[in-house]
Amino acid sequence: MAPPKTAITPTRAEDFPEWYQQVVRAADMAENSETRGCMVIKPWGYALWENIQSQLDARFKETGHQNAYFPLLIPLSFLEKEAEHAEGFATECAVVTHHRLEPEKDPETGKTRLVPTGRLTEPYVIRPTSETIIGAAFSRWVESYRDLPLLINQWANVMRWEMRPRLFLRTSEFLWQEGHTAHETQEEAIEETRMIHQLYEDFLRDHLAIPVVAGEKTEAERFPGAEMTLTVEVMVQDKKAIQAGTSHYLGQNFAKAQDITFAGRDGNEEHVHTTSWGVSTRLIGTLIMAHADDDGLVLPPRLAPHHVVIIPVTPKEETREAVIESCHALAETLRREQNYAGDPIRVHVDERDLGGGVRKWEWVKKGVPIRLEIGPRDIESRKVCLQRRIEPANAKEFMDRESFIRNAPEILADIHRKLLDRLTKFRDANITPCNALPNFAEHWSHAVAGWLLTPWAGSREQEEELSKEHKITIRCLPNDLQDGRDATCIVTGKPTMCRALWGRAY
RNA sequence: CGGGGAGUAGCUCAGCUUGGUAGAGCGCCGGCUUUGGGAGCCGGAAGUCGCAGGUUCGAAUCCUGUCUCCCCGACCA
Repeated sequence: MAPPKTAITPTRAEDFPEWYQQVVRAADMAENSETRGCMVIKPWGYALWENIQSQLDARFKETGHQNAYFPLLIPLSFLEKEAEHAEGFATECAVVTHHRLEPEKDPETGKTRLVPTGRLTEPYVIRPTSETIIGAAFSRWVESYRDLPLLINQWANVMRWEMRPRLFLRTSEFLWQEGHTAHETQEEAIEETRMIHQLYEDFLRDHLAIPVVAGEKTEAERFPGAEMTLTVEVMVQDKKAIQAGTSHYLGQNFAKAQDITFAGRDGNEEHVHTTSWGVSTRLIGTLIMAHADDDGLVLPPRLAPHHVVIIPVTPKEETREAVIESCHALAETLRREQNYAGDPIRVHVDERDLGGGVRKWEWVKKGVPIRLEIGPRDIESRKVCLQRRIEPANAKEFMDRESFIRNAPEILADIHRKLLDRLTKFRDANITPCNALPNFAEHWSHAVAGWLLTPWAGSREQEEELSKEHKITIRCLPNDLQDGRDATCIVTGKPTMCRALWGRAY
């Protein structure tokens, strides 16, 4: 049977959502579990998360944050404290109501079942986010302006009982980091929110090779309880938007609800200003939808668990040992002598006793940036057969072994640049200014539609009406796409300098 | 919560209308041949057909109940 033309069926063009699922499966990153809406993250997917985690964590530490850990279970009453927040999360909370199980024999079947007993006097909510329980700790920890700012981050799992789960993009349980900070003044808190916003933008660009549109959410799209929500929005290959990271200025809303006060410089009691911000395992879904192709995952080099996979080609038994030995020697040299983005080159030698094609395609589907095939002929000529994931799967380049060792970091850097460049061009080509309502409506009648940038002075109600009608949202009021000139708002007809970016979203 | 669909081998599914020994492909295990290309041939293991009840000599198949999952809406990092 002839092998399929692409490693993934269907292709992106044929059925994008199904393609996505197949990429996850082909790369062996995760699978659905027996627990509704929850996924099992497999080693290849988790290794990616670990790289995201350690690289982001380093940036948080550099900017003065410390990690801590708070309980998974939140007393129900805590969630009730901030009204908007309570309302925002009420419909998606899993609740713990009992604390023991009693074996009980079913009189009909004779089987023993475990029945929850021991009802809790106050139920617990499995955290959908931790503002409230961290706020409670902050109220104990903060006494004086000298205790501020308080800069805390936690790496944790959270649970939101989603109606429509999708691996990595939307699961009932997901992994994330949530930063929570408290500040003496509004200015400081807003500065923190903006700094993290910028940090997320930089991180996506420099580590995931993903360009974003950074901006502010409208009131309708804001985090429940926030005064201001900043977001980084990613356009993925079907031109939909993914909200990849948000940072919120919470004002004094939570401080007042939770009594987080301090003695100010003038001796008066004041409420702190808080922020919160997070990115999640959704980044992995974003990365797939942004970079993967019809042959599977394509990893940005900084996050790839292996930068280079060496596939020893051993057609003859008598040269087998020498080939494998030579591959390991090359791997050692690369690890010892070269760095990429501050880390030693991560090299893996795949010496499994499988056909060359089988191994090659496995690493293609897993998205490894560089594959090297090395056989007896290459050893003799001191060359490597170099294949880059961003090139077609059958593209080969023979390079001197020494010059590969010397150039490996630059090849990885080049791959990163090309990924970023490709996606930047795609994004820019699919953001269109739109100044009139009829054009606006026509645009959204297409199944696949890029984003529209419109002059905007509408109300929350007008925004929600348009959103509902076209199944779109204002992704953000972009920071950098404001031209500073007056134009006519598409719904109100009023002159406005504000530009809103609309799109369909995941 | 509304509207559709499906539960049979590890995975994807056929079989059910018309009741009569449990099937295929992929994967897995073993052997041989291959190994610069996702290989071939031969052999093998694997399922109380979601669960409970009913009809029947006999139920994956018919009937009743029940649970779960998937898809389309509403919610959403």
